Amino acid sequence: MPDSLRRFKADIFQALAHPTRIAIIELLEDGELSAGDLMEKLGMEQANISQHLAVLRSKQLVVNRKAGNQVFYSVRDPIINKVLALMRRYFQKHLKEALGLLDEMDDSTIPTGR
Amino acid sequence: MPDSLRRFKADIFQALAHPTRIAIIELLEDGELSAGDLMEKLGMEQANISQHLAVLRSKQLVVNRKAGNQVFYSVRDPIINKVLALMRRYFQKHLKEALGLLDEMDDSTIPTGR
DNA sequence: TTGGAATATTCGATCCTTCGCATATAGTAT
DNA sequence: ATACTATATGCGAAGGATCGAATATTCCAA
Repeated sequence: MPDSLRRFKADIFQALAHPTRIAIIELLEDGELSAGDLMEKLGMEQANISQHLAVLRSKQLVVNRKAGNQVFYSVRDPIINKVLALMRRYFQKHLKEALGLLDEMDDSTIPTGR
Repeated sequence: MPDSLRRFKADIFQALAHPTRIAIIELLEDGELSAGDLMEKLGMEQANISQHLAVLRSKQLVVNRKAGNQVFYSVRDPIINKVLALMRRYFQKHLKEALGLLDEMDDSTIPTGR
């Protein structure tokens, strides 16, 4: 396989390699949301969300639709959702080891007993 | 979903977000290979391969088995292969746009007509 | 136990990413 | 035109990733 294809894949993984961008994709799984909706649901700086959306746009993982004042985003291809679904399975399967990899877990997570 | 889980996923995507590491995972799809095998097949510096393997190990995407002098690597969970298989489908589906995203393509790639 | 082969680690230079802040653009309404 | 809301972009600082060169470790063989 040519290196250019690997770079293409690596770029897409790179685009997914940030917690905020994963959150965005997951929020968009149920349908489109405006940039403002995402900002509100994620509770982050407006510029920050917009920058992350720019990353996702630049790799064409999301598409946007302008409606008046607002810009609505949605995931371009459900394959990306499938990838995230696989990651969820992967996480469940390796929960114990995953816990070891994480620095901290918050309250909503299954307790480890330690 | 707690942020820690998103960080976990993001870390795994980050581990996959490099052409050399994608190449390693793909080479390992057919079975285990030694670090030296990978080095030879990829034609890269020994230290470089070893560093990339360290990244994959640290996220537990690969496991290793020592046999005398050598260390044999394999993909820990076939889910990761499924993820890469999905990415192949994604690439095929969006080949035209993907071409636009790539800076350059090498000879072995399907010609674009331009 | 000395040497050689296979692999891993450390170091430092360079580049890439991320963030907040400030500013710019675009659309809508008055 | 002016003002207001929604979104995007430019900038610079701080931290993270990547590479080659050098060095360390581990295992086996003589």
